[in-house]
Amino acid sequence: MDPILDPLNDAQRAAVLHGDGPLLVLAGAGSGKTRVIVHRVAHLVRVRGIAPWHVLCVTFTNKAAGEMKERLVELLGPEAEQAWVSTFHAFGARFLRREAQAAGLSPSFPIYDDGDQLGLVKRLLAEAHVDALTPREVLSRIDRWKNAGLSPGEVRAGDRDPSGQAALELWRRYERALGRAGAVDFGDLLMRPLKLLELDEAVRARWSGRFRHVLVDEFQDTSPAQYRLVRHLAGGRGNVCVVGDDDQAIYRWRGADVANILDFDRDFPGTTVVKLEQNYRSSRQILDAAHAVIEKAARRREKRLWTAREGGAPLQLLVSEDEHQEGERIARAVQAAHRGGVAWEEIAVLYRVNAQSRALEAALRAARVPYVIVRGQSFYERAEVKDAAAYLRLALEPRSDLDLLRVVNRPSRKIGERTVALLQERAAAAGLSLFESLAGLESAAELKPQARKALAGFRDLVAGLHARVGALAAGEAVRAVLDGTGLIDKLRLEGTDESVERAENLLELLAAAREFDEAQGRAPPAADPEEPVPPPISRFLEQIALLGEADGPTPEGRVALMTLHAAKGLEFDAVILAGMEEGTLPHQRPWHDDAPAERAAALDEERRLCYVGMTRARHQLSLSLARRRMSYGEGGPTFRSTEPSRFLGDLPQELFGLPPRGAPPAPRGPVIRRPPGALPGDPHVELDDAPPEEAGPAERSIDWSFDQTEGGGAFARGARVRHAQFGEGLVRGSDGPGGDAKVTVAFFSVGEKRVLARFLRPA
DNA sequence: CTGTCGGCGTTTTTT
DNA sequence: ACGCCGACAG
Repeated sequence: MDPILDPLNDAQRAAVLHGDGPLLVLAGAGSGKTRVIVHRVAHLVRVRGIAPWHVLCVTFTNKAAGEMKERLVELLGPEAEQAWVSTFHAFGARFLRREAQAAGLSPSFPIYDDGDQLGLVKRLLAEAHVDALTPREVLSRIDRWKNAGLSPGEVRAGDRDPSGQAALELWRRYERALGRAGAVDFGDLLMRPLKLLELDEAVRARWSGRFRHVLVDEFQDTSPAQYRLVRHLAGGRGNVCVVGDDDQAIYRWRGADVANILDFDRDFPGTTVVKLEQNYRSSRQILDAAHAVIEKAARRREKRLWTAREGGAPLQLLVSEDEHQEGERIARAVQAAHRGGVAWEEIAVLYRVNAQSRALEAALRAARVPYVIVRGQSFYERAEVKDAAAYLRLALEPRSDLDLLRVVNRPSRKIGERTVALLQERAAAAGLSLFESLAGLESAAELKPQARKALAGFRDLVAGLHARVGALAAGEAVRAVLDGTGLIDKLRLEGTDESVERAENLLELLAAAREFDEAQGRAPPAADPEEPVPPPISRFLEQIALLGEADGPTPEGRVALMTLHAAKGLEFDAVILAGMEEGTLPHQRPWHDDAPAERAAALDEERRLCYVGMTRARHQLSLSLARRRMSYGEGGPTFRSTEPSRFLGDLPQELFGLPPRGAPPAPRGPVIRRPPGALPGDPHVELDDAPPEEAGPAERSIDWSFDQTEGGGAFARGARVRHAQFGEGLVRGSDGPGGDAKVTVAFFSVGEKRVLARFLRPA
């Protein structure tokens, strides 16, 4: 019995056994791609005698990295801990800490996350008196440039339109500000290692031979900068194994380039390609549906997933009037699944934009369905937590102006706007960091003694922390900050519900830091003695900064709500896709106003997003849409009627468990008009509303089977109807010609019932 | 200098 | 509807 090779199918085994040289594994959803990477590493180590620390695996999320390492340890034992397994960004951070000197950084440099970057850009925009650009616009340009692997000098002429030029100017300022603070942003975690490898002979010599094998997961989502990094790290050996699925490329907007996977064999001649097409996750129905959507993508590598399983539950379509009703229906569908034996945590509700979560949340709460919103940073984005983190970063790196500005007056110590402005002025004039300028200001004649004293107090605080914090365990460092700054005491004094919660959050941060210390204590010593070990608190902060979407474990006993992007890589027994409407999925913004080629590419990405969502489901997939959707809240500025998503139109109706085409048509009479929201050729649509007195709250919907023939506007006598509870029946009569009319239906199971259905009035 | 109120913009996705 | 920012009063 061979634990490495036996559990694999032929294609997986081929990928694992592949010798040296480039390998591209095209791995469809649920085809076991993580398994291939893990087993390949195990094989390299166990059979081919490669030392684990000569193997580098990169993934996109910390969760994926963690899972990979865990499975590797299961297969290989503790020595697997010595393999390099991390996200691109975490790898970049580790690289830079090790090459801190060459990079001109302190080994405990702070990492500025998205919010920090935005704050910095905002400040720079104000200082430069630029108001033509929003901070977001500037940041997304900078981000795009960095993802493309460019330096300010390399920005192409095409980007030098007036606002591009302004953004470029700001980028230069931004880089100077980062440099002064000794800080690094997200993009730098990739860019700076890349530049070092490209430009610094000594660094290249140290790294290009380091990894015998490089394996990349989710390769379809790599940016050009990441791709270049991989090529450098692989050195000349070309032992690169990339695993990905062009159908699941959903990060184009972040600079990911599907071309990386589509053209991989061009950059690495002699690439072996292995396709993994057997799916172990989803039912046949779900795969067929997903395939129907993805096969219409304009640009993709042809492949088709198959499964050895037969059948499965039909797809479910939920049609609602608006987002509130959609929430209610989804809540009901979730409860039904749960009653049917699916654990709460095996159910997920997925949506395109975060804003959709509100209505869903409200409905789930009302229905007493336990849920969690899986969104990354929420905890570490809390203001009080960020304050504490800013103190910690400042303690490690007092030059970090951004952090200093954040906390000078937090908790309030009477250092106000004017004092801070003066400090900034002085610092700018002297070319020093704010912290360095603090001392000079303490004797400034412009300030009242009170303000001087406050500044001196603050400086002592930071200097004291600075002296201690590097030598402390993470937990002790957090404790020192909480005690020294009075952050927690101030909150406790307030005594409001909110301040109590905030204080608790700070204690939770402390607990997290202690847990981090414990985990570090358990980890085996670094394989590599030359690796400098930065202070624990610095690594804890790094972990916080890089912790991302969906990284936390999904808590037991709760339904997971998340964006489609966050759902990548996860799987659930039952999945509900909310907002299957034009404008929402596909989302309108990306493809509405651009050049045709751009639109097609953006629309393809929306299609892939839909595909990713559908393929998360193992057994039950429900698709939900609302016929109108309010944006900007109740009575808010806009209110949109929606069309069903074009992706629904790509689905064969049989997948909804309906009689296939050619089933006996409605006996006679005028034909029932298609309900709004129904698609041409799609007979199976749930509609509201039966009044509660006629059917209990759980049965407030009927499923119509209606004839495909167009025309007519009245409810048809004799038309076939299906009700969620009562099953099939025939329409006996109706009160009106379409619109909101009550219909009497003779059900085959329970006899006549009156139910209300709402149809579109004939045009 | 601090706290509150009212007006405004927001909504694509995130390491 | 909500969060953020600027204006104003204490």
